Amino acid sequence: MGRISESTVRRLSHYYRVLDEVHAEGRRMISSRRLAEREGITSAQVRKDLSYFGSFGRRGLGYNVAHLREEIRSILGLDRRWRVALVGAGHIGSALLAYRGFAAQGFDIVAIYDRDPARIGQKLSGLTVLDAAALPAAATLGIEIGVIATPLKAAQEVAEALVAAGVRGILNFAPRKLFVPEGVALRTVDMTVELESLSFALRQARAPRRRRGSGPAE
Amino acid sequence: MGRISESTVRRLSHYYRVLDEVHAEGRRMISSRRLAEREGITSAQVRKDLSYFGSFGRRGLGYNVAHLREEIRSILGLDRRWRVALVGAGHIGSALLAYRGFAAQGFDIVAIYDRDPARIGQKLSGLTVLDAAALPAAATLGIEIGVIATPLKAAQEVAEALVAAGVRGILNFAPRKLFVPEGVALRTVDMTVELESLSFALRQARAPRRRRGSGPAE
DNA sequence: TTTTGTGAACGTGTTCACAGCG
DNA sequence: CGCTGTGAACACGTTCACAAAA
Repeated sequence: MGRISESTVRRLSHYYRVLDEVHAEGRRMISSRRLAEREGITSAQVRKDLSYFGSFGRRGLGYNVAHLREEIRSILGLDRRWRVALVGAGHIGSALLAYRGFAAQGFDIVAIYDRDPARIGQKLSGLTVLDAAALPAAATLGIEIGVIATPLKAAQEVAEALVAAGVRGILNFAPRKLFVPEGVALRTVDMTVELESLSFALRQARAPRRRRGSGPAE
Repeated sequence: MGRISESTVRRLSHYYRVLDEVHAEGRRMISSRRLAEREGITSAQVRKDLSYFGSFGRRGLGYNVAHLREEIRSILGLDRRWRVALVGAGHIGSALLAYRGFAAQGFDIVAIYDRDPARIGQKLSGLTVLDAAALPAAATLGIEIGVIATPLKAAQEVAEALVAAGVRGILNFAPRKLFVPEGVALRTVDMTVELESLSFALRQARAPRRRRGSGPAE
């Protein structure tokens, strides 16, 4: 399969969610146009995205909802379960642990780590918080994905420990660019960037035109 | 000012963070190459991004750290404070409320809403949880940004209530595409999409080649 | 010599538009 | 006729490469 763009993969997730809903509504078929409308994109985009993986539709009819849903499920690797370790038992870590949606999509949090002695040994959502120093032993747990919900300063170090423990994918919530070896997939969720991007957009809306700020350096 | 791409704005946030660090380290000047290295991108990208807003550097010398930091701060609209309302006092909502980073960047959460009677009236991080039915009154609070941390089903409805209350920017944590009127900025943080994108990447890594799944429709 | 600022070249993702099939 | 699948056209973001300035 050729190189698939990150945007295509993200849209696939969205299609999957829409198909879930449409399936629950009892509809049997759906056209690329309808699917596109629910996502606010063009129908050509939907067809192009799907075409990278095969021909799932019937000309004149559209796509079979249940079938396409299963195809995307398999493409996204959701037809199996993934073993996830969470590092950081603070506010965000606890919130992620309590969020039922992960398990529902096939992501099982099987271990949680923290460095704070006050947190180690505590029970959170049925899991005992382990000492982050024990991260190397995560290899024996068969962890495939690591979630980093630590403070900024610890993030890079934790990423390296996770990689050393054999993790092949990392979801990072710390507001910093992490460096990981090639072959390890990294996704970052940075709420600060999102807020600042909003603030930029709002500022533009109020004061639309402005040009060449120039000004002194040094 | 011409249309600025979303990616440029996001990188600006990253530059800002790097400049903070470099500033704290006491360095006076920084070159586009150094700035780029810290973010894992090319120096041309840094210079191009900055050039959309002005000429902040000195040839042969680089950029004055403190000055560039202030310029970006102003570009991103971080030279003022923003009034934020949080809707949803569940796990994610509470975690966001407790996160000190928002206030540090100029985003003040001044109200929190929920629909659950068990939560209304509770104190969370010094704020009393208000009834979501009172959202229209948020207009009198001068709220500019709304953060949606509700369950999936309520998200679109809440978005509309926020817009009606005069909010011009929305940060959405619900895993769904929201529809908002033109002129309202929307950013979505969808952890499910990130995880599924990871799962796709890992699946690819194991079983690289595969082609044309074809198969029956209907 | 170092490093910026930027037009031009390049590459990649999106949209168009239509042939092909049901 | 309706709708998919896809090459071609297009738009847009990134990288190159170099003139200009310190």
